[in-house]
Amino acid sequence: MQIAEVPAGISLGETVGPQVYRLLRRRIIQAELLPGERLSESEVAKSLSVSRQPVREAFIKLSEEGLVQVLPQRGTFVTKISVAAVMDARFVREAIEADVVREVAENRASSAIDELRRQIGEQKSVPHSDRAAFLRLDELFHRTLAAAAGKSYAWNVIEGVKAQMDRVRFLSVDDMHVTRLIDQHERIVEAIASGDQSSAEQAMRLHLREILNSLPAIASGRAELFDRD
Amino acid sequence: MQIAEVPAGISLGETVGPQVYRLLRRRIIQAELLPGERLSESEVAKSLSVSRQPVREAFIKLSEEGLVQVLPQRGTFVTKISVAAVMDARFVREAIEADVVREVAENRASSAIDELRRQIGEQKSVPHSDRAAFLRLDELFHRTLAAAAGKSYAWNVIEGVKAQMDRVRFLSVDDMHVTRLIDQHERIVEAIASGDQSSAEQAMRLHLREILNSLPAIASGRAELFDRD
DNA sequence: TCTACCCTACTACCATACCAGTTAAGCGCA
DNA sequence: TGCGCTTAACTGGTATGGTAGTAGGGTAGA
Repeated sequence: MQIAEVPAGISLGETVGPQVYRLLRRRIIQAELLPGERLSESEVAKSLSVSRQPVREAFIKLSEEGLVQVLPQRGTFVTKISVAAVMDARFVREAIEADVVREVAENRASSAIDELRRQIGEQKSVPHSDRAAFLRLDELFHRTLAAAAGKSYAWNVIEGVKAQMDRVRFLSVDDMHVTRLIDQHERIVEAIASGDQSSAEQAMRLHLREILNSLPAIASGRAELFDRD
Repeated sequence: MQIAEVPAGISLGETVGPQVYRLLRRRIIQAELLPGERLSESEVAKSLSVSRQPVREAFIKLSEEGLVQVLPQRGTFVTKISVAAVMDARFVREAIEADVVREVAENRASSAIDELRRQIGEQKSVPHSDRAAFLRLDELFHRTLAAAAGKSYAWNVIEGVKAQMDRVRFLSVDDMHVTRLIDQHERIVEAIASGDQSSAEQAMRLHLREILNSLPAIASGRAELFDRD
């Protein structure tokens, strides 16, 4: 009998804190835990059959990412999505990925370019209705770019920043959008393949500004999820 | 009688974990805690008259910044300075600050420019032998730039990244260097004042590459502090 | 002398207990 | 009925207990 699992998927063999963190992070980004909702150390602990301690560590990490707000002696709450926070995160991400893609365009490693093209093919083959699958592939694409630039660490930094953007993206990605995003991926890779650093940079900046097009509509259409700011 | 303080400076009124974190962070950056040195939850807790719990939280945060390495059931150790980690952090910082300074040069807010010039004056007036004072002013200068761009969040991200660089800077800043750095600050501000985004960006990139000049000498001269990589 | 094993001391991780502070509901009084 | 106080339940922060696992020193045997 297998007892290395408890209900919601906390496994032994890895420390508990990071597992709780990832679980809650995903649930917040996918809007299963709604903005404004109250989280309790003890309730989360009980529901996952772990103690409060690792849950607390997860809360701290989530609060550093701005996904929850911890009010001592009062409670912990899922933050509302803040347009300002999304814009701030986007700015940082654009700055980093602009330099990353310049680096890749300078190196022009053919193996990396092949891999990126292969991934674009995969992106096209995924049914556009499967949002989660596309978002995974999109994330992989960007991480692969960073790795190709020899800047995996830069991707780690982006991961700590992008959660705010991901919340919006989860709400906004639709069919038409996916086609457009894949097209932008292609332009980026072609600029890289031709060694044109400036074009690659501009293509990336344009790509990462795509969220700005959908943000206003989402923020007003789903106002209950957003902080008024 | 004042009892809001215990020996090394943990005060009530603020939660303990972050205080322990900042204390240890500073001591690692200033090489009071040496690379390779062993830290123990219980010993640190005892020496600060706090419990192990908040110390553990500090260790987790420090490990996320790469300042310590936590080996479960074995121990926690101050990381050696890694040239690769310094380069990675520098890359990310340059990318972010390049875009920040472009933004400032675009806005050209006169109040911000005045403040930056005032700070440069202050930097010149500090005795060059006082490394810590200059490093504080340097940090303030860069933080002010981010604020002037309306991107205070971007500075938060940089703070989480720059610890690795700060360890090297603490070892490398000397008199000649300080004059040079202040001169670079002036060039940045003048480019901003004239609204020349490209010049401002290039001046900033040059400024942030300064560490590359001192890094090789430090890494070989103080090899015992560095990871062999 | 060297090797293999055991045993002790120590580690971080997890769980639990206690605390001060906040909140809100309910009761008593006007 | 409506207001104000009391109080009990709950919060996160801190302290402490207990556990599995590691490392290193010392001892017994070859």
